[in-house]
Amino acid sequence: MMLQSWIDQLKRNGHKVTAPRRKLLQYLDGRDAPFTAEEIYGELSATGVGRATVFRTLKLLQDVGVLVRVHLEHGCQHYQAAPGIPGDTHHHDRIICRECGDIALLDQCPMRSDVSDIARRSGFRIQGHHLDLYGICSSCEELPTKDD
Amino acid sequence: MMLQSWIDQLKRNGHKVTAPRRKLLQYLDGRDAPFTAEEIYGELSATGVGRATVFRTLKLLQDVGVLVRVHLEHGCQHYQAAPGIPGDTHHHDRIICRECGDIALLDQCPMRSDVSDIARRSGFRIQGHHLDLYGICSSCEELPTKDD
DNA sequence: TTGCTTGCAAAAGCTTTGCACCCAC
DNA sequence: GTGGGTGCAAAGCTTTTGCAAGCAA
Repeated sequence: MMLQSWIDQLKRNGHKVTAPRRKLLQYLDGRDAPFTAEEIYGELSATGVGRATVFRTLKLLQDVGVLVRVHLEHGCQHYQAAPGIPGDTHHHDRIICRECGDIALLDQCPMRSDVSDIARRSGFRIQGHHLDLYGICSSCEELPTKDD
Repeated sequence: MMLQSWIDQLKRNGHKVTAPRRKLLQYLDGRDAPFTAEEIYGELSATGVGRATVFRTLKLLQDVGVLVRVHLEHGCQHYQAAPGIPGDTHHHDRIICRECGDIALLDQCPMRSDVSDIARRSGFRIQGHHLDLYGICSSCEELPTKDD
């Protein structure tokens, strides 16, 4: 679904659409939760894609805005498809499920309108923000609670 | 200032207060911005502290709650003293300077009061959040702008 | 064709582990 | 005195780089 627009995005930036890139994008297309380089390599190596290519492609896809690196509570080498909102590539407030790692995007920024004022008291000029909400998604809420 | 309470925290958890640990805590005490293991090793190695000890101690201090790992835009192996606010160890909204990396804590949570409502539309039950504002601090603002 | 891409393997970082010695309690 | 803690060096992992061969445009 997003596949074609991602491919266009690559072309638009002057990059070739090669087999490994296509495979990586296909993987991305079928996946919503964040993944690590290791995970995707585990998946793609079977089809002959090299480790280095995975890293290079992940970096490339970040550069053209297809991927974003996400910073989870438990580590930060995770990647995820960037939300397809034109002109808004860098503002995606998220909700992350602590059980299953599922991520949803907020349809509305939950920041107060006077954020800049609050910030200015600290002497900062605000340029942007990065917000993750943490909680439990509906699917996990329904499951019998397993404590760990 | 925090030094003594951190030392107590170590003892309370059954750990010894050794010279390297004391040095690391002293470093922490005089520092507010996040630092990496490398930075602190660079600082402490001159006094004879080994690399492994730095990593082991950082992990230990996280375990007892003195340190938290922070997740910055550009990487996540950063550590910082946990805010000494009892019962609020995990809620520190921050402002981070994109120039110098300096970090300030917000004195007020800039989230709207209806966050939970917004989130609930995604089917999530919200437990907490992690917010970083990004911008330019006053010191850097004053410097002649250097583009890179 | 042409130069961007790739896979391999080696290198480079960063973090952990093994081990004998040491010191806070 | 004793067991946890330490420094050193080597090992382990993850990520990057070099290079000749391959392939999309």
